[in-house]
Amino acid sequence: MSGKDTVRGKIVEAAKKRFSHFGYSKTTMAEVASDCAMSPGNLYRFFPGKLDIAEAIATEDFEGHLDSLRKLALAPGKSAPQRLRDLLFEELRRTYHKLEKDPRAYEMATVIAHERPEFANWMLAKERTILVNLLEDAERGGELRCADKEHVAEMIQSATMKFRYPQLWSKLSLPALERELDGVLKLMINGVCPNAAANKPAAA
Amino acid sequence: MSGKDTVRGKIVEAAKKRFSHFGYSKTTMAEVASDCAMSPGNLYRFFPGKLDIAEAIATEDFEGHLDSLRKLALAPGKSAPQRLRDLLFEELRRTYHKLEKDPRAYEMATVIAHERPEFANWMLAKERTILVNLLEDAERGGELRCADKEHVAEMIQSATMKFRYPQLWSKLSLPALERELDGVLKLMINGVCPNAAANKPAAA
DNA sequence: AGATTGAACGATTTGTTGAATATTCAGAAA
DNA sequence: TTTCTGAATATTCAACAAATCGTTCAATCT
Repeated sequence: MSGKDTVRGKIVEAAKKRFSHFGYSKTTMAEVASDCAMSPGNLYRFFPGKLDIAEAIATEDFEGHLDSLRKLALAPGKSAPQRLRDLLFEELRRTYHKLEKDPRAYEMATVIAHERPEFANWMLAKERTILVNLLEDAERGGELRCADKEHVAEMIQSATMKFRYPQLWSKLSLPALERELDGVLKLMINGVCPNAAANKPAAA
Repeated sequence: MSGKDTVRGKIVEAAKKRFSHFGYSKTTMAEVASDCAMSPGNLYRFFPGKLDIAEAIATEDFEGHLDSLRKLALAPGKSAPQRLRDLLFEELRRTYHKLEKDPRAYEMATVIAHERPEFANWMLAKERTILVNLLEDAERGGELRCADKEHVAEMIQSATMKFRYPQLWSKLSLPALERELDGVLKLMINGVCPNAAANKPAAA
């Protein structure tokens, strides 16, 4: 936690409770302020606006998520493909469960994504550095070798984009999504056909 | 064309003109009916509702698109990866240009996608059979060999999902999108690293 | 001074009403 | 009978008013 004893931290905690109980749009700045025993106006000494409080909450939450991704990315005793798999599965499960059993959090994510598109890019970029770390580690271990890891990481994110956007999940269950992600991963790791021997156009 | 001389065809033609001139929501059933010199009520003998007229137009249009995809998928004198690339690029360009210079058609696509989710699935399935054809042809030509082509086609679609949904394109230009699609394709065709020699877990 | 307040302001949302429009159907026309 | 009509009905939309809420800031407190 960034600091529950600071004023800013108190505000974030109060807002977190309200947002997860009643939803983002149904909680007012006045309510959050009163929970902190202060006036609405005073909130603005700590945050530019309501959305920024939500962003702070989301950032804190995402930071924790990043921690578990980092652990998975560098877990000892596992092959690089396996770690990549674990990482992307964790990502999928997190998104799925947020949608399933925490519609409030999902509302917040939606509002932020809509109002602050750069936030989604920031998250992708953060996650990408973890992917790059994984690729670098895999290269050190002799598991693979590729020139531009930043680029490869970006392409992995691009190819798995579907699993980050519940709107694209047309009613699919989590197991179904996992099977699909598994298939995409196999495609990425092995290429279209593991047994293919024929023409490989030079990688640009 | 399904038949410009049939009554149904006349309705589709009239609606197409209206929809592309003024947009789907701004054209009324009464107008379409009057263009066909008939009463509003009579439209319902040929279509269950307004949306179904839009769907008929979209279907007709998509059928044409499928034709050009089929040509690209089986174009002689080109490698399978090249044909796959051509096909997916064509798909991307079509979507992009619809968004760019044909906001009316884009409105229709949005309404249909929202109101008739199964239509999008139908389009994906149609396109998938073309991908399967391409894979089968590639196998005949000895370019690749894989067990479940239907499955591989599904995974290709999954990995390129981003390029079908403009909402995910955060302001990217067409060339930028093309570069990205190119990267994803290379990943799928060659695997994460073309030079990788190490562990390949058995494909399930 | 710096921190805090709470009333005032403007933007957004909500509720409501009337008009516009999709859809239906009893009957007319063929 | 089959095809079509057009007025009747149900739904959706747009515009306006009222209320709510995010945000600001001059005044107050410490």
